[in-house]
Amino acid sequence: MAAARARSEERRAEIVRAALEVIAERGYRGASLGAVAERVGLTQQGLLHYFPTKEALLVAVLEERDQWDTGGSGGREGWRPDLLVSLVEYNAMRPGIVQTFSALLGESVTEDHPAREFFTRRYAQVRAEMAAVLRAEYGDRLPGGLTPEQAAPLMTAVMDGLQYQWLLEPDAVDMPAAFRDFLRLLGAR
Amino acid sequence: MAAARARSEERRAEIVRAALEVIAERGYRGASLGAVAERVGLTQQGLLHYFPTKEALLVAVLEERDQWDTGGSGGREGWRPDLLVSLVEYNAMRPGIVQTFSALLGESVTEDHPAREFFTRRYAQVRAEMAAVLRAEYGDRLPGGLTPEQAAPLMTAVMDGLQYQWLLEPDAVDMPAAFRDFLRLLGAR
DNA sequence: ATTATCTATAGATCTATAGATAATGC
DNA sequence: ATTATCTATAGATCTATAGATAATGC
Repeated sequence: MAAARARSEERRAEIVRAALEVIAERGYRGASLGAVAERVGLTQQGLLHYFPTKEALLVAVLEERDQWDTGGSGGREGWRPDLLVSLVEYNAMRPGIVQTFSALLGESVTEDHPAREFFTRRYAQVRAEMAAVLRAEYGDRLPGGLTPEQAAPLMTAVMDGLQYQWLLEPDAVDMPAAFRDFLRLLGAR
Repeated sequence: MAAARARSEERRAEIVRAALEVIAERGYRGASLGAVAERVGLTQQGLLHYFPTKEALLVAVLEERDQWDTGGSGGREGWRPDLLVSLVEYNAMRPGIVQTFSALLGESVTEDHPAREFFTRRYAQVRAEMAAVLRAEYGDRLPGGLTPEQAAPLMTAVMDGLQYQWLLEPDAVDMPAAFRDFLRLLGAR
């Protein structure tokens, strides 16, 4: 039974990986269960044995992300600005993942989208974590003159906004360099 | 015949407005011609008399945007930073339009999306215009230390990224205030 | 027994084409 | 004549349910 559970978990993980790919290519609304199933050598109905609805599969994809970018542990609280640079550099090597979540973020602002609540909660949390990182580094006022609470939404916006520009035209935007420029701006007096 | 053409043009404009709304609610892939048609009191086939394919309707929507945010005239070359603040304030009063184009931008990074080329071209142009605005204001080096070419993608990213945060949770992000914070950062020595 | 997969299929949609009919403008 | 709109419909999809069959694990 332990072996069976392990195999089942492995299958689910495979399906989630395939879903990540298909969502990157077509978005969530455009991603069909059939296309995901085909990628792991199952029929669409076979896939529904592991995830009973399309939305359940999306939830698994979003949970995967949560783990992925908190590094499995409890968030970004212990981070420092140069670790954020590393995160951006890491993203710049993984266009697939970046594309998946940029597509989902875009869709999530439409009505009744099943990822909307996830992203809303997530951004509130990310802003809070960013502010904490900046406060730990600089105190209540950054050298550039902003408070951590003013800088946090800007930093988040820069990361997301650069991703769109980079996905559309990778050679036109050096994402890590631009992010470093922004950090220099925050930290320069 | 002049009157007929005018009425036809009015009808097309009505359809484009309806399409803007439906795309805001469901994205382009999720927007059905039937839903757009219903909103203007036509059948889906009646709508196809004005736009022969779904993609033709999208093209009309994108052209509308081009006109909209260049103010009908030749672009942003003559702009100054405080006019950009006005643009952001204007956007903050029009969540519907912002949502339409944020949803389209998100979808456009997926494969074979019919708006992809539009956005790619548009962002290259916007970066160039932003750099020109900043150079006209500050010369070859901004007080914060960046060149106009370094600042332009950041400024663009901030505007887009703030829109997503604001659409998801309007009360959590004061978009114009945050944008002003960013401009202060660029302009502060 | 339980788990993994499949075939069959219902029930919704969606885009686009074909071709008819009504209304408008010279 | 041309323009506007409609009905009918082909042809693709898509999600999800029902129920059969095969494989695995106690």
